[in-house]
Amino acid sequence: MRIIMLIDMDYFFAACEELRHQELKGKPLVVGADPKEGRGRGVVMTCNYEARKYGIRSGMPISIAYGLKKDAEFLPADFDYYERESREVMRTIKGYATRFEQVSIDEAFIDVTEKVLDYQDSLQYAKKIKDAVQRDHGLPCSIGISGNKVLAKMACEAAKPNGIKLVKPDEALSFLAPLPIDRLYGVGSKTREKLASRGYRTIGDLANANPMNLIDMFGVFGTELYNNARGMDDDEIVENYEIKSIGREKTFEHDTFNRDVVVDAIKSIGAEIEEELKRQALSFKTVTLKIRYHNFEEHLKSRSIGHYSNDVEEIVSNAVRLYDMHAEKGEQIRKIGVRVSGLIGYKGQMRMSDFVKA
DNA sequence: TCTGGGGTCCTAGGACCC
DNA sequence: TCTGGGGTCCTAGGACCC
Repeated sequence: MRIIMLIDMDYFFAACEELRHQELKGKPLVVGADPKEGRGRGVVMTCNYEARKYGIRSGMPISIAYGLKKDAEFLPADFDYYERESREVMRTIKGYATRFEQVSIDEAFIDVTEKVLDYQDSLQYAKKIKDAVQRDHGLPCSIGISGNKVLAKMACEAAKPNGIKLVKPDEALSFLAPLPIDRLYGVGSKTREKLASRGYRTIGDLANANPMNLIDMFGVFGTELYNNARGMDDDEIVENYEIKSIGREKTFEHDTFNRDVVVDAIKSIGAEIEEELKRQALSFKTVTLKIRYHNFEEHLKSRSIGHYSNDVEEIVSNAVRLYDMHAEKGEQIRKIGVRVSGLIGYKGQMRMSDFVKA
């Protein structure tokens, strides 16, 4: 039996901003796109709980957030700063774990099976971690505890904000059953609609389903849905995670069909990707161009170059070529993105996966 | 209401090789 | 003359998560 925790930082970007702007504490604070008096493009990335009182939520168009609370504090995202804070917090968390897997800038799974006596004891242990994060970094977090990753994640959702929630494996079914189906990890709006059309509305409905029906609807994903709905998951904690792709994208201030504007964007994106590749000592084999048109239709075009490279010229020339070959010239473009994949270490710095392949 | 940017994983058809 | 099966790589797109 395992004891797994998910530690999730509360409203992380906004909490980081409160940390360095103490005067903003207690006021509604929104991190995201520039609202430009309600004409801004883009969305809310994170907001604090004062902002949530006005109905502001992450992912919401920034123009709507502005409409809800014009005199909230709107700040642009400073990822370099959040990354630095994240690294320090994660180092603290890792110190409490036998196994540690960071899943995003503000979340990590840890295995503490060998650090605690039992589930009851894990509650005290979680409190220790939570207090250390608050004391040493000045940042709040929530912790979910259970026997696997999916349940720890679901428990953590119930713990927010600033709490700890334990769901013992034998409590899983009754804990999950009443929750709306899209609260289940892996169920987004499309899957929710598809399930609703067949009468499934709660996680309990899924847990009581005939798994064959779910497999008919979703293939192997149906099995996963069924297992997750019953709180069953044997996914391992992966310690040495390796990045699979690096991409950057840019939404234009105004939609455009001007090739020069697009090419300029590809060049600056290419330079950023090259910098990241060199920072991580990686080379790529495949370039993918993403175009989002004015109507939100999105197309991906990709090209493998037949060798490994970390050169900005190869990123840009291939992306521009994909643009020239495939872009629908009469259509206005809203967003352009470039991603490189098929990554491998270079300069003799082999990665773990290289050894496995060898 | 009007919709960002960073990623991951899965599927599916076709090419190509043995 | 009419025809296999497995494996891998490439490309395009969809869904999801934070």
